[in-house]
Amino acid sequence: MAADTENSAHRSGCPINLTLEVLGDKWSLIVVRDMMFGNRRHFRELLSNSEEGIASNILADRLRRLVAEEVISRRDDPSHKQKAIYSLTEKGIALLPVFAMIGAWGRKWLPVTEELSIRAALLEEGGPELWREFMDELRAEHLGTPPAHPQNGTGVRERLQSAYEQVVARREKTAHS
Amino acid sequence: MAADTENSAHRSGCPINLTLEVLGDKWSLIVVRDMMFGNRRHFRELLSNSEEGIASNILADRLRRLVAEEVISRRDDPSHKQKAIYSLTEKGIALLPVFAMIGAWGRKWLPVTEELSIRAALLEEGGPELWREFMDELRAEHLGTPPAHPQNGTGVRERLQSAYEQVVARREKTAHS
DNA sequence: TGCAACCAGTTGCATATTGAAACCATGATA
DNA sequence: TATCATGGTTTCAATATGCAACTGGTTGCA
Repeated sequence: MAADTENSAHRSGCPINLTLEVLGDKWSLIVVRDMMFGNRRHFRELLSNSEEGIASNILADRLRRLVAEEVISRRDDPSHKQKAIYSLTEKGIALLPVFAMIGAWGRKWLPVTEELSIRAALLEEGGPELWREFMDELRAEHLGTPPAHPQNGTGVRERLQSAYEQVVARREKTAHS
Repeated sequence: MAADTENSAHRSGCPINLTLEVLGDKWSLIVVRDMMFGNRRHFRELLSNSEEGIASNILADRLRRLVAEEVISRRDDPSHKQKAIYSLTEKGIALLPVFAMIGAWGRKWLPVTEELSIRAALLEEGGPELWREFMDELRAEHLGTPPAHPQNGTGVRERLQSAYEQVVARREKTAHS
């Protein structure tokens, strides 16, 4: 019989299935999303600033699993003895196109709010070129890799963020109760 | 306060989050995958021919949910009184690029088997053009839409399937215990 | 007509996961 | 010295999953 090259038992060797075994739950991708697009790197940031309100035990569990799967990594913050810094690995950064596609699908087919889907819209519009730029930026931030293609103006995340803030500002302005 | 335009309570209006609320579990995408790439249209086909071995109660629950979310639809088989036919909706067919990206990620970063990842490889190689062709084919099969761009030779699924079978055949041939 | 196989699920039950809230030990800060 | 921020853990009820047996019916065939 052909022995699995991995130690653990998988349901099948299908890439879709294996991805679901790693990320197929309601929270794992939320955590990665917040690290990637919200630049949350500490436990408390991920816990408190989350739109969806993850519970601390679930967050701790997901961080542990994602570290075990090497989608993210954990290291101590040298400036603060019990502060931990979570970073995306290359494997985690490689999820960006997946987020772009999921975001595009959700934006088209589900009842999204405008302010929370503007990032997905820009990411879809920008296409693979923008994704590469953002991934490069993420490598610099999370892996300490010097950017391969030097960035000209502001970073991608910053642009996404300010687009979000513009929508919020416009919405607040036109909202008269 | 701004009232949600939808009836149910969502964790947030973020497209990533909403997609996870619909598809964020270990089985939903497996079911859609088997309908899309394996052309399984009946309960028993999905139950028995699955690589991963889904349980019948879980399958029934997921089919119910996916129908409720309008990712798939259900109708009676006119040729057989208690046979049900499940079809992808346009919303379901629109998941193809998501599968392509997830498949590409899984293939690159997880311990996939060659025969079960050949489809993902071809789908990645073919790019958006091939995806469109396949989606067109799926529309014809699942929605009864006449193909917008007439297909020349064999269908995409058929090509993916025969590539899979070639890998299996080669593997069996070279396998001497 | 009768019978076996097929069909889409349901039911019951043990176990695993989730979610909410309180709690904790340590280290930094005033 | 007191207070607060830190990354979590603990507890317990509610929910979801997984497994196997079962149901009520239909169909094809002898």
